[in-house]
Amino acid sequence: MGRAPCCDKANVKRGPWSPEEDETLKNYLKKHGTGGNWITLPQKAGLKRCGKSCRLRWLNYLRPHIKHGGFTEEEDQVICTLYSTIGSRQVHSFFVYILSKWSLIAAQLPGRTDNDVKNHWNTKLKKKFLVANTNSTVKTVCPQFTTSTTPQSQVEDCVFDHEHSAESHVLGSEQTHILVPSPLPLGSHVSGLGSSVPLSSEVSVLSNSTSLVKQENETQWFSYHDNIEGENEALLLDFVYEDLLLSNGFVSQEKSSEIAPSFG
DNA sequence: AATCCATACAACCGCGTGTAG
DNA sequence: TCTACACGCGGTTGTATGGAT
Repeated sequence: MGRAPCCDKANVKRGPWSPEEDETLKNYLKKHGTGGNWITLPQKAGLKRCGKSCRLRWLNYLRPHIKHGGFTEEEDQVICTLYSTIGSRQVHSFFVYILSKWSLIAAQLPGRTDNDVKNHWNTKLKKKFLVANTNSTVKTVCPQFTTSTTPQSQVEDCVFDHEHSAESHVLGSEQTHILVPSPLPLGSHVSGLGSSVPLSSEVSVLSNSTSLVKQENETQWFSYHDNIEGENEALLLDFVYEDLLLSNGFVSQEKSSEIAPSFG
């Protein structure tokens, strides 16, 4: 016996949403909210749609402040770097939440949704990223191949196998943190970089609006960023690949102090 | 002009997980 | 403690669009 369907597929509309449906959903949510139940919402709102479909439409398209259109270079860079950093792992924030990798990455990009980021990655960035990484990684992990004569898929498989085995090793040994170089003075602030973050120990700058911070005498990393409301949020990270950050063009604190002399 | 192909974006599906009863 | 249900996620598919042939 298979899983029970979430709605009566025969009686729900599928495919692209019409402007009228969008308006109906928006108006209903403005007046009543979700009522804590997306499954019954379409019936109440007078929509012939699956509840899941309504939820997705709202989250990915109709919500206020959602950005549509092309991603900027900086956004691309943040996505690539965070993807390198967190890979396929889940990231745990303060005490309660468990975020997926796409949610976390989207959280660093105001106005972008996880679905948006995921689609952008799958259609554009993945290839760019693979080519860039393959060219540098293949020489060390797949010396039997040359990028000019070996089919791309074979090279990618080899690199993937290498990365996968490295990940298993890290998880198996329960090593969850990779440390960064010497700390900044206690009480330092990052300023002139989009946000101001009190530092108690070490920092690696991720973007204009995000910083990674490891607290003094702690073993855990936090990601600080400005959320959509402009408030500063912190997420507790599993680990940080500092070398990957550096190899993707982000700077260590020694360098960042050159471009941001207000450190400390 | 017609057809094919690649790309981008929107939407769907199935499954894992949390939670209320 | 158990179970059913709803939510949220990752993977995948569908469709529109534009460029190449």
